[in-house]
Amino acid sequence: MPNSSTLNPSVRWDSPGPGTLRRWQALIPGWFAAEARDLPWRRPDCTPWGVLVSEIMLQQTPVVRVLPRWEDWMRRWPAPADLAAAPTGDVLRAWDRLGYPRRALRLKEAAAAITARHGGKVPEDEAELRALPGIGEYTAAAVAAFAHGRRSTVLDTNIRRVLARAARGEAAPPPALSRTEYRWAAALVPEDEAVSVRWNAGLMELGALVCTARSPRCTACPLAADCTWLAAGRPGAEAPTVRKQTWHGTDRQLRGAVLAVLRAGDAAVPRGLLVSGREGTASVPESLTESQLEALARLRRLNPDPARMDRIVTGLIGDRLAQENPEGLTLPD
DNA sequence: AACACGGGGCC
DNA sequence: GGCCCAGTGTT
Repeated sequence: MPNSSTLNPSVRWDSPGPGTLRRWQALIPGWFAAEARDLPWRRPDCTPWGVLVSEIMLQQTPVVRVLPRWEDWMRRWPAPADLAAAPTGDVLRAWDRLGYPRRALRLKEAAAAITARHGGKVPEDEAELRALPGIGEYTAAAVAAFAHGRRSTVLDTNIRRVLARAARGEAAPPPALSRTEYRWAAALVPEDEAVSVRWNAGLMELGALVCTARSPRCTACPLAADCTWLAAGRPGAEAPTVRKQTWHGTDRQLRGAVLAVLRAGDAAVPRGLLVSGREGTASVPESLTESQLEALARLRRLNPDPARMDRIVTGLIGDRLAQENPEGLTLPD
């Protein structure tokens, strides 16, 4: 059964009363200080660059999968200038299977911009952060808070869910973040800067560890006594079924398979493959090995529609290759 | 506002 | 097999 926010788009944006809010503003930061996971990007010696890298990697990606990639990444490219100077092929390989590899390409672009425009230092200002490739509203707020200790309104899927439940009694926030929801959440952030950072971090951690989407552990929640959703009997705990993008048989699935082949290359050779989406292209400085060509040929045989395979491969190994390598790339049949 | 974009793990 | 995960950029 769909929850009420699905049935009725007009959500009540009631704020908790002053007393309740004041209590939460003490409970959440306190809970974070006591219960937070010891993650490397939260250590005091972590640089703003390290925090930025973690935020990009954590977009749509669980912490456990990010941890090893982050460690390798920071060892290899400890400062923005290091990544900016790295070959794109190395960058994509180090990204490994984190998913959404365009994030890696944008992170390299952001590193270049930080090096060129900001003297190699990660900006503190949200608008300046927001201007970097791959950094949107969430990441700008998160870096301002967690890298620089600034007060900001961090709104990710975790925080939106915790606030929706505790303050409004909804099982889940509306599908899209509106300006109304943003302003509503911004009004809850504690005024004190240091407290605000732990407020943001604490709500996020609460959503990740306790107030989870699937099976919330309300008995472990510091807000249990005040939670509107829990008091109402956790209505809508059964997740409403939303329409999902199909996967099997789509171009996207095939693109993933081709990308896996491209990632597998080890020998660095002169010029470039191109990885492209509808947003444009970026070069990957390496060429194909024999085994990669064989793997692509295998994919081509498995795929009943050769034209589709061509479209995918041409999308990934695109036009710019023709400029850089006039002979182009010939795939075996 | 709706889509496209990876990949893996969980129920 | 569908959902979820520290979202962003394009249409």
